[in-house]
Amino acid sequence: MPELPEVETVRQGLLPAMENRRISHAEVRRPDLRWPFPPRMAERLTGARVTALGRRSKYILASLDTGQTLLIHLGMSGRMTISGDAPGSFHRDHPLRDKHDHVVLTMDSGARITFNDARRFGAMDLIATPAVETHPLLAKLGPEPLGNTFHAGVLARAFSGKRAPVKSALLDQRIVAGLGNIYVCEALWRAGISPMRQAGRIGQARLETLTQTIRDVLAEAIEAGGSSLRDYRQADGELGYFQHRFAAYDREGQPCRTQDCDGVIERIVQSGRSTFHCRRCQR
DNA sequence: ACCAGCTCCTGCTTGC
DNA sequence: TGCAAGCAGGAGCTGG
Repeated sequence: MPELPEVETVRQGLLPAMENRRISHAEVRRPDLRWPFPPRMAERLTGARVTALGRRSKYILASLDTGQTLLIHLGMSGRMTISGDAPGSFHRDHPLRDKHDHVVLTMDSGARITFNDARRFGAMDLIATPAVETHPLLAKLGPEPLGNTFHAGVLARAFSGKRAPVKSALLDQRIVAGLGNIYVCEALWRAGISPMRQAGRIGQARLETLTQTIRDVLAEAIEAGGSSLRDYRQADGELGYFQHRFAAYDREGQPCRTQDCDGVIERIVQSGRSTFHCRRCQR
């Protein structure tokens, strides 16, 4: 499911169709996803103009001229795609509805934005804009990994004394926001750090390296339009391409790509999640 | 406080 | 074109 690069790619794809556009019609086709939708969501969205389309961690935030902000989370299988009579449309010739099309926003341009989520782990909420930062889903998030407030000192402080494996620590959204299973595996491989290593036992120099590999892998993935494994699509329906550049994730049994390393990528399970790593060059 | 495991849901892949 | 088990990118909750 969508991690930070996928959500950012979707946001960028939605931007021309949504920003400074008015929602002329909102259709909400079921009462809930992971949680119930906020009361009267369709009515509250209808007529609102989207003044900005932002992102925090894996959440898309649409600021509305009604003083509210629409929070969108794609969960594991959520898609936001554009269709209808608009540039960048997805399936312009196949406007048929899917049974997992849960919310459809029709913009004043004629573009339709469809939220499709087979597994329904996604979520939407409407928040008074001044209260966005204190929303329960956002309040405890750590720094944005591509922002200025993320640096090795942040990791050093957060990891200090931590006995949990660094893999688990990086998945903790309170430490750094937006990483998921794929990009944690990739960043640790690039940094040459074992996913099993206790977070509190990584030296300063290696934390500097890790900070940089996290930034690099996320930026490259955004550049490639994200990673499409199963459900993920960009807003225009295109696949992402970063999966072709995975060095660790989903490469069990394949040769490690580190220069001069003759190791093999192994799959282990940590906290119930697959981890892919090379035990020879990740220490 | 910390951490591992379970859970929500559907659908795809794998093994019989 | 059968069936059941296992697995999947998130993240809140429970209980040790």
